[in-house]
Amino acid sequence: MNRNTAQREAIRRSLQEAGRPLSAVEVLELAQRDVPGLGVATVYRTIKTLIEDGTLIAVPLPGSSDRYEHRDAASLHHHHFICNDCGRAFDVPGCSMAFQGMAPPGFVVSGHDVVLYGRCDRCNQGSNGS
Amino acid sequence: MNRNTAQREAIRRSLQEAGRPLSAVEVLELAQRDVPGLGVATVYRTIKTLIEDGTLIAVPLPGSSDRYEHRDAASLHHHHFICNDCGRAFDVPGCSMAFQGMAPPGFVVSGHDVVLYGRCDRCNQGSNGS
DNA sequence: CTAGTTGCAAAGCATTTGCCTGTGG
DNA sequence: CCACAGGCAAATGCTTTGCAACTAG
Repeated sequence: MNRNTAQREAIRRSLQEAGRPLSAVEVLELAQRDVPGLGVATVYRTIKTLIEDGTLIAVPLPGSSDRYEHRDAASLHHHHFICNDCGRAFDVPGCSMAFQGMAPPGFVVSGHDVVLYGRCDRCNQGSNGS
Repeated sequence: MNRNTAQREAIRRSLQEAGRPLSAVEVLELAQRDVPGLGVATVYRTIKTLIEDGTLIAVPLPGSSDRYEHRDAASLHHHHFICNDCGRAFDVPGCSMAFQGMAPPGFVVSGHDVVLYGRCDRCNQGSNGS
């Protein structure tokens, strides 16, 4: 189990070099630069393996498919930013919010997720209004 | 367009009386108490119609399917709570957080979502630990 | 009457799995 | 060598759509 194949190499590299959470399709497209014949199934299977490894974690987002990022990049408490223009996800480090008091009586809060929406740096560069 | 049928009546009532965002399946099950033969397709179609009406809004949540709630219930800025036990979603009114500064330079934040996780009042009643 | 509605079944879409060929070690 | 890995295609699960029968107004 866990051989070193060109496919896995390419998938690991893509996620590593991206520096942000990637969707399965994003991983596929990036990794296909190294291994053109790469299939989706392999991407999904490899991602699943890497999650079981503890190498990756899944990042579920509202209204779009899961993203994946390296566990160590995710080790500090952080949240995510989604660009309304290009749809890419980014990490947002830190979060010093007190959510415990927000829930109604009788409800116990044990965790939270924050998702910011807006425009990423790249999409802001191109056009400044519209 | 927009007739008054028993099915729509039942679907509207279910969402209204629930007082919390419902998934399509939850709507189906509740509405089937009034209209046993009700099919899923009708639920999805009616929900879509009600969203276009402006009666309902869709509530996308990370890692689970969309919930739906009345627009007026959603008119005030609010967020959602998901019970880890029963999976039901609830509204959490209010939110006075400053997220604008959290994003990296070059990123413009125009909105945000907060999802709280934990245990709802009903699930807390039954068992207090475990 | 007749256009909007419905239930059923088939179609989509993203993700998963089966199966058989290919290959790392 | 040979069990793991990969590609293809079929299967899944949830949502949408096509279609013929049904019904509100």
